[in-house]
Amino acid sequence: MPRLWSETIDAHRREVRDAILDTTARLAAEHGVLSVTMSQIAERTGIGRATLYKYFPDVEAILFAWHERQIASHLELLAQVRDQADDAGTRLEAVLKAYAMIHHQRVRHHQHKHHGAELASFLHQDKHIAAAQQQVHSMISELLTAVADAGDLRDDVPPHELATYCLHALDAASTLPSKAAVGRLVTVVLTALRPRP
Amino acid sequence: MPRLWSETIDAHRREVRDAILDTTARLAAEHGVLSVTMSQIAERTGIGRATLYKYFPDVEAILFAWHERQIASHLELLAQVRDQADDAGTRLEAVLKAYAMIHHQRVRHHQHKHHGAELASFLHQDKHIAAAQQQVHSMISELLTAVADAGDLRDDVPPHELATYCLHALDAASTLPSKAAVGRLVTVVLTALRPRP
DNA sequence: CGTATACGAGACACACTGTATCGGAAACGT
DNA sequence: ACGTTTCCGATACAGTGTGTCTCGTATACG
Repeated sequence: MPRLWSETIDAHRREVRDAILDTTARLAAEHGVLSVTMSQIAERTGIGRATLYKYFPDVEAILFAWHERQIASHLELLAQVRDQADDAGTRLEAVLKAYAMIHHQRVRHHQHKHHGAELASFLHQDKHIAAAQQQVHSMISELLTAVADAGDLRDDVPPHELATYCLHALDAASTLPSKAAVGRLVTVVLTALRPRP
Repeated sequence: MPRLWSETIDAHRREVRDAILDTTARLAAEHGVLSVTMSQIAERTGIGRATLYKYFPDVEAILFAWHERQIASHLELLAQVRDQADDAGTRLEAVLKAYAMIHHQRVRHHQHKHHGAELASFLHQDKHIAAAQQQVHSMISELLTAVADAGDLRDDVPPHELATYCLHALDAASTLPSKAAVGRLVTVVLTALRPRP
């Protein structure tokens, strides 16, 4: 008797898939990414090992899917935050702060789980990972361009480079101990974006 | 007949150890970290598998040792750069630029090798990795404090937080395509460090 | 020159992998 | 409602990596 059974078969597959991703993330956080095995994942998820292979071909694919799901949820949150403000400058600040808080919370919430960015290097194809993360980069890049159109952005560096700068700099939030420190980080990052006097 | 044999036995062990680290880094870059095995490492290094186990207990330990060696060489280079200048501000700028170039070169030189920071999350004990990376953090932190003493640093954020900011922001160099872009990145990062007007 | 150390090779039990097959149970479509 | 399709858990299997051990040999050490 399968643990979770939904009305529709498609919904069931989605639930099982999500459960696999959750289990894998938990195992990776507990014992390290390198020691996670398909057997463990199947057992802890409560499904047969052969069934697991019908969802994913190997551990790497699962980690990749987990990373994609993380990025997607981040994107959704960031879009919400962005659409709550009208002014370009306000939008940028709100989104950057939200991005920083996401990374801050992840590390405080789970024990010392890896960021997506860090996980990226594990997988063989950085390119594919980059594709997911690049959606976030695009969003920030567009926000920066909007600010530039308002004349409130430095013009000696192209917006897409500034976006790369922002994303990496804000990853520092994962190391910081307090929300106050994260707030200061966002302030520092924003400082560098203003037009040269 | 062992491939490399040195006069002293201790030098020999160091050479073998380094060869193991080189091989492992190469394999990880070629086929992804997750697929690296002790058997492969032994074969490609040209030593017996049992011998490999006398140097390292598992793949994770080798990756950790490789990471430590990387950080140590970075620290050495950064210290050289630092000691070539006298003025605190000049020192900071030179070291930050060198740090950025290290990360830039690594990604351009090898195909898409992982940064240390990214590799860190793979291993179970982030704490130990953090210890190695923290030496770099300390160096930057000291440089920032020296600049602060000269009155050329913003005083609304403590130097150790600014150091965290710098290190993460400069990691963006690994994504940038050209040396010119890296130069602009360093400029941007430095912008945020100046005293509030 | 005797001793201690490091080595390669091989053997071993164990775990994980990837694939295949099977009968049963649930959803699907008419 | 009922036949069909789809998914599932269990089991089996060969192939590979793991971690440990022993043994005979070669080298450095004192």
